[in-house]
Amino acid sequence: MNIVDQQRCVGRPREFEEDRVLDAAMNIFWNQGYEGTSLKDLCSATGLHKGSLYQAFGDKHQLFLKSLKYYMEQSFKEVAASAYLHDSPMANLRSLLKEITIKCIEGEGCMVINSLVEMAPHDQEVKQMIDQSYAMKQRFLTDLIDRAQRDGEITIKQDPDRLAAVLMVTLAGLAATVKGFSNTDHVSYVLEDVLSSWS
Amino acid sequence: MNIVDQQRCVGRPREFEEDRVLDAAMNIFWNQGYEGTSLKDLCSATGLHKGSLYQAFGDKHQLFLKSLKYYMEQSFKEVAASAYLHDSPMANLRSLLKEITIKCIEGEGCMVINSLVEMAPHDQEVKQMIDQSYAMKQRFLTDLIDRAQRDGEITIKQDPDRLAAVLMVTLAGLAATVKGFSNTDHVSYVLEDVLSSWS
DNA sequence: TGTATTTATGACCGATTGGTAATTAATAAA
DNA sequence: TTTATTAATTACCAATCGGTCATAAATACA
Repeated sequence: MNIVDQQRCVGRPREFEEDRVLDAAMNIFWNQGYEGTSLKDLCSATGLHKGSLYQAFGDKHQLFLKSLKYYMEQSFKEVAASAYLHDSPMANLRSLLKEITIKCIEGEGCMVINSLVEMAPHDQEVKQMIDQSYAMKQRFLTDLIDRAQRDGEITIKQDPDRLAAVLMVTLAGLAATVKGFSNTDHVSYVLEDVLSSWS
Repeated sequence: MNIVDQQRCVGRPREFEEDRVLDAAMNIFWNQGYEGTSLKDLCSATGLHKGSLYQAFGDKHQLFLKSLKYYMEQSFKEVAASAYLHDSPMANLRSLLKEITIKCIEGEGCMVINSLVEMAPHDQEVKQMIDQSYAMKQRFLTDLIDRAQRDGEITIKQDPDRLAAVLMVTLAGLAATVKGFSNTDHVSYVLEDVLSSWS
């Protein structure tokens, strides 16, 4: 009856940590795509046999959805912190975009954008998940931009929502573009350049 | 021996036009991706049996490369004309970007960006093709921007090459973003907004 | 020591995958 | 009319696909 300590204690115990498996699945979906990843790939990436995979996470599509959700949570956590480092909204916006750019280059793209391009038009569930995270991120940016405008750090007269839309599209473009270039120098300044054209 | 009239005239004549087949293949690759398109899909899209498909275009990968090349040629033709409508470089730039935006929304994305995201990291041939067209397009934009700057229509002091890079990334972002939204109003102003922040 | 319950494993499934090869059909040239 | 050549069609192939199921193993509880 102990609600807090409700660990699963009946039957054979699991030999894997759920998050480790999700992380492995996420990584292989991230760089091979959904169609490009077979169950065999998933098994060798996670170390689980397909039987276990199905029992624990459902079929390939469900596993993908869970991996994508995991990616969204992790990547947002990793990056959002850099929007609270400074006092000035503009400085926070800058460091946030810088951080996103770095992560994007390191990871050779973004799983959300990959999934958007590959799946969103034909997969309602993926589309919905991306829609939600997109809206949330855009609000996040709108808020920063709005405050930067009030503080006079952004002088351009333009609806913060539209400026945020510009950033969102540029970020999507960044995630797509890095997949084609070994030398990412050109692309790493793009977000800075956009920002600097606003003041 | 007639070099000009060198039509294939030995053996059974073909019952299809090569470009019609390429167009059909292009369209299905365009909206299903490479891995997401099976030979069966290609056969029903083109109306050819796989034997004929192989004989005429090689295997799936070769057919894809030819479809991508066809897409690049056609889409560039369709759009480039709008960069020569006016006298002012800025007006030409505007109408070019407007036209690209419209086509991108109509076509629910861009086959080059789709292929970049899905294939470029693991397919050297695709990557090279995209690299080339990317460089060409960027030069095209750089030239327009450079002239607009000289004419004083773009007042921002920034290397035309870097501004062109911003546009290229934004365009890539547009192509990715439209795949997730049924209502594309928000996104259709992004390129205008970027341009307007330059003057 | 059973018994119930959950997990791990691997054999197994039909369907589909990309790809080949043999056969038939249609044409031009001899 | 025969022959060479090319295209269309289809039967066929091994391999892989996503997915299921029966069985063995590991634990808690009675």
